[in-house]
Amino acid sequence: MIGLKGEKTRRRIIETARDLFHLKGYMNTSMDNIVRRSGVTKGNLYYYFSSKEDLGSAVVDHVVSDWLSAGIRFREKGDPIRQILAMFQRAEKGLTEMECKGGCFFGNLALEVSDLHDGLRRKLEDAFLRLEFQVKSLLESGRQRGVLKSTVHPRIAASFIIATFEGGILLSKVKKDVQDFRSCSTMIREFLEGFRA
Amino acid sequence: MIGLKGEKTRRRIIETARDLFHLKGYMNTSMDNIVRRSGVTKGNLYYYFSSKEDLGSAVVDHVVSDWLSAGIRFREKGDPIRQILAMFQRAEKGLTEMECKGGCFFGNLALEVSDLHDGLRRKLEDAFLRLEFQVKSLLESGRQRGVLKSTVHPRIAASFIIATFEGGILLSKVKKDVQDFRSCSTMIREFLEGFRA
DNA sequence: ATAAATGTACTAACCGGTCGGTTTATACTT
DNA sequence: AAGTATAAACCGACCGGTTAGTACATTTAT
Repeated sequence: MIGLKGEKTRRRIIETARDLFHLKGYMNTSMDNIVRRSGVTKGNLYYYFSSKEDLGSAVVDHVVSDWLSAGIRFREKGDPIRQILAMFQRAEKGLTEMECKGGCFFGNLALEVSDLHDGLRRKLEDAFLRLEFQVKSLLESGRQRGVLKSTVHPRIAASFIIATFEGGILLSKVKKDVQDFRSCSTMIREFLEGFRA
Repeated sequence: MIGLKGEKTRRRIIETARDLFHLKGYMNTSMDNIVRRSGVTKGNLYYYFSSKEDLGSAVVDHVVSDWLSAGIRFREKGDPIRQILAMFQRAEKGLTEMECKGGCFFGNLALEVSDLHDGLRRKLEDAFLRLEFQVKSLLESGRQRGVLKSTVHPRIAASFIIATFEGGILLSKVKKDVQDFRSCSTMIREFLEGFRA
């Protein structure tokens, strides 16, 4: 039972920072914001994280691991097209519930910090690579099982699907209207159905 | 010849701010950054712009007008698919030249400030609406002239194309690799060619 | 002369981060 | 079990520097 209390504090800091980074952005969130909102004192925060960037890095790790464990879980045996569309539907639901505020944690951070902090950029790149790999695997599996035509190019299609996903969220966030994301969902469905064997 | 000198100063401020906002982000660019880089003094800057948000608003207007006058100009008579792909090729060239730094001015700002400053958000929404309208018109015209099948849905397809465009830039920016944007370009071509009559 | 344009010095609040010190929990000794 | 050593966890005042924005004098053009 070593460090049980400390682990709780650490989590509290990370989750508070995650929410603020997501909703207000990285640059627009100060360490004092995180201190006030979390109730953890500043000295304590810096006991766990050596800098804002270090905290940012831990937050990205946390969101990735949350996402891998509880979030998008593709089953290679299922219908790949249905599963990809389910990913879009989940996002559309979240977007609607949040009234198009916040958007995608990874997408937001990617555009904000990619040119500013290379360490964070690499973490985010890794997160996108994981997602792309999962979508690619899904398409490859579908092709091997004969569910999808052999003309589908898994790697390229996976990039394309995720780009459309992120771009759709971007448009919906700036317009405060899910319609654009829905259009992306519709077009991706049409696109993918064209590959069904 | 009223305000000739002043107009030059105003332009200098706007263009400096535009470059800094684009490359470093809105929040990460201070008024002092703009003052130092432009050579204009602070009092003079605030003579032309009442606040940072006011300046941001003027910068967005400036980039939109630049873009409308010299940038993407679609001709309704030409091949719609070729013209859309040309837009992607221009962006790919820019992305390559900039080594995937910066990305899309509008996309960056959209994600950064949409939930923070509603005035700016509306300006950015307007910019995207203009672009969507142009792409939609292009597709409509192609359909009416019989170049595109009647199954194409101009409004939905336009949203989709721009979302993929923005998402592709996002992925390339975070990965520092144009490959993802190229994949989007390839897939959009494949998608659009499917609509050729 | 007079109004537009520019320069300089300043503010109060906030920024990321540090500091010396206190409290609390565990480990070891007797 | 009681006392003690040690380290993990926590506190909040404080630091130099930066933030957006202001006050007001001065210069320049008409």
